[in-house]
Amino acid sequence: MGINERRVRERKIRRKKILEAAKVLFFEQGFSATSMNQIARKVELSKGTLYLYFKNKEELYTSLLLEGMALLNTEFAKAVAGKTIWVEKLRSIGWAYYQFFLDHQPFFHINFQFHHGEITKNISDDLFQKCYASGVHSLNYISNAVAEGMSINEIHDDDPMSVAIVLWGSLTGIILLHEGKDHRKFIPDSLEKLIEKSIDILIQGLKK
Amino acid sequence: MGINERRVRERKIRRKKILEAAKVLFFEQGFSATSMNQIARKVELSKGTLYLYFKNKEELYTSLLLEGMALLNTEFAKAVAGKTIWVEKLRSIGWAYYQFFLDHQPFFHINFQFHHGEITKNISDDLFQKCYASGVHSLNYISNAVAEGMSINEIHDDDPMSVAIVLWGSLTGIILLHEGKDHRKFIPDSLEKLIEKSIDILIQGLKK
Amino acid sequence: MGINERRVRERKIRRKKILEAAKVLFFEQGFSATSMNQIARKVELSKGTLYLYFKNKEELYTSLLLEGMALLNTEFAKAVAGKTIWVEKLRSIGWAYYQFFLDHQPFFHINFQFHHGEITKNISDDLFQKCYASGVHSLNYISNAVAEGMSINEIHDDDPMSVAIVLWGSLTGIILLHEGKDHRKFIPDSLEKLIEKSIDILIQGLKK
Amino acid sequence: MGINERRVRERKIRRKKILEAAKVLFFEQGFSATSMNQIARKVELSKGTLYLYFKNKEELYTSLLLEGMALLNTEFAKAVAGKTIWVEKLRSIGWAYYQFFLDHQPFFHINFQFHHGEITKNISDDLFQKCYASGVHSLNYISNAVAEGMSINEIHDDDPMSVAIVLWGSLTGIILLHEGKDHRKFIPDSLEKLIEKSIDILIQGLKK
DNA sequence: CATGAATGAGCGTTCATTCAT
DNA sequence: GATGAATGAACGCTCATTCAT
Repeated sequence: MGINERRVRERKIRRKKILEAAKVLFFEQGFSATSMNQIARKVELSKGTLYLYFKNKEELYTSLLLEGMALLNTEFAKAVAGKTIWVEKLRSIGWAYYQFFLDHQPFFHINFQFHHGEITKNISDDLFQKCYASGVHSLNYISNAVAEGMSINEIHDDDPMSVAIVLWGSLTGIILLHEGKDHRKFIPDSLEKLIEKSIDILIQGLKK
Repeated sequence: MGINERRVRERKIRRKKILEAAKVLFFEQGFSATSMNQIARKVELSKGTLYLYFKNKEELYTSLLLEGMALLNTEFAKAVAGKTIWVEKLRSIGWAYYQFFLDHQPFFHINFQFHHGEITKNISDDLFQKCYASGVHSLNYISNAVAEGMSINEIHDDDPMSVAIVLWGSLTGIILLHEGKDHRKFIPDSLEKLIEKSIDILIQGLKK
Repeated sequence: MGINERRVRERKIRRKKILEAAKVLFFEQGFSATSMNQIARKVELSKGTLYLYFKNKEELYTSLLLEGMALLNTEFAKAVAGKTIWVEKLRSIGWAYYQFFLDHQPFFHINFQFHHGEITKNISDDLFQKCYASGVHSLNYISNAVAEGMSINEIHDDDPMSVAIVLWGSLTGIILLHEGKDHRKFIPDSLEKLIEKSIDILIQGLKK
Repeated sequence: MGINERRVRERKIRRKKILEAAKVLFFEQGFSATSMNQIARKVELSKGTLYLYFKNKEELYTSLLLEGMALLNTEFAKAVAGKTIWVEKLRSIGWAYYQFFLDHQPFFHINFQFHHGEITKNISDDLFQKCYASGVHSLNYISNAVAEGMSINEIHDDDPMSVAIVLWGSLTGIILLHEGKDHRKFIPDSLEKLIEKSIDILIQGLKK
């Protein structure tokens, strides 16, 4: 029995290490520019071994994405824990998202690239469904807070999920814009200040 | 002679057709996943011919981008023309941006991809400078309107360009999020309604 | 009538100019690395025009070679003119060869490359025959001088042409060796001194 | 385990086979005119496999060269072994060079082409240094013999290396000339006789 | 389970040559 | 006669993937 457990454990560890290495490379170089060879070399495994753990390059990439989303959801859970007022919840989620970007830039970018990138083909339905569910989960944290604001009549009645999309999209867009190759030069504010501004503007804009 | 003029005209037409084909493919598949071969096949020209019109893949891509930015700036110019109140200007710019997305989805995406991609190498300095200038130009339309609002004390005093980034980023993020491969399914609102909401929220949020 | 003559004259001039441009490029970059496009640009003619004057790249290259050989033969003729003693003739030819190398390095190299290079295919029999005849012509200058030495019993009786090959080959080999990418560093003598030495050695060696 | 040893052995064999095929093609067609595809087809391997054994085309070519030089140096070492008189040494080296040409024509030509080609770029410093050192090594065999002749006053005092260049260049030039595409036809002597002649002439010419 | 040699399709790019004008 | 746009085969090289060991 113990022998089997050990095997399972070791598999998990190895899988983790592969993802760890891949994360850095994918982030630094993008999906296409990163080769399975590079990843293999970085984890000090053979190329063939990678295929024992992931069906193909796309699934490896997408698995990474899934991990990132899980992590983000954990952070969102922490962010709303103990908060009772919708404004506080939204503010807290906003900063948690920003902090997640700071702490896990690779995940943040991979996450984004996935939705607009070249990856969708070649991954299994199962994996895709998991990603989808995880995305809904994230948005729920936001829409729940918004729904609270509506229920106590502090926000104009509307579909909470749509408003959640607006909020999430706004923050994401601002971060990505700030990250853009050439824009930073003429933006006087730091990203932190930009985030502060946008959270203020959005919450202010939501209120009746 | 007319002969030379015809040649110039034909060159322009062909160049246009190449860009047209490339636009679709780059949009559908992204930069890396699109090959010069595919583009050539789509315009029914030989691979070699592409290189008579564009120095390399990157310049072809960037030329596309530049066209898109010029187009957008034209729309922004039209949008603010005749408007005297900052709120109207911002609203109008917002809808122009949305309309631009509807009319030129490929451009919209290519534009965005550029700023976060690996394209910058291999293109001439001249081309890069033009792109940069064009980007600044776009943002100026927004920041000018914001500056007006500040000058008449209707917006909290701040750096107008930073606020412009927040606005631009928000709309972009929302559109991209909506476009995301898997999200549309559970968003009840159409993109149009989302845009309306976000413009309302953002303008409301800006006001003192 | 005059109109036709002018045409012929102009053709010759243009042909000359093409060869002139090609000579420099072929020498600097080698046969394969030089493109017809480069040559066309250098003479400020269109690519197509080149093919009106030369059947293909190889024939252009070989025509160049033929010119070089003609030039060399002229120099050899001058070198032996007025000399009556075989030693003087050989010495003079040797220095003329060296001088030809100094003055027409491109020709010298093209000449050599031809015989051991990648060119032979694709050229017309006629052109090939001309090159062959020109080569024999050059060697005759040397073998004639050698034959003289034999006839007055100052050189061991032998086949003069074979001896000519030895002399010609020796000088060519020394020059090429000296020109080699990495040898010059540790050769204390200048090429001129090397040539002097080898002429001395060879003539000394020939004498009974 | 034997498994690893077998792998190493097999790698060596395959490497050898690639070099073998490349040698013939490079000799027949020259560097530029030979494609990796051709080599691959000749060894019945895929193009990609070639790159598992050699970093690029230039390194493959240069590796070939290096092997040839090592081989030649072995022959030179054998040639001078047991010889005590400088004349004998030179004669022996000369014939060893000729024999090397007979046995390894491809090597002989590749060796020579290297020094006047466009290969130097794209190869590692290490490989280049090895080639350089090997070339010097070869010349030393000759210059040492010459130096002996000078030390016992049988050769005019001079720089031995310069004289070595003259000797080496002469023989090389003669062989190459004889090999030239069109010359052999009218040279009555076999290459062997030419070599004999030239060795005689050169040694005779060296003596005081 | 892990390896790494091998594959072969594909990449971006170049270029000698042709041919309609 | 001169042009230059167009071709298409070929180039060196990469890389995701497979499979015998």
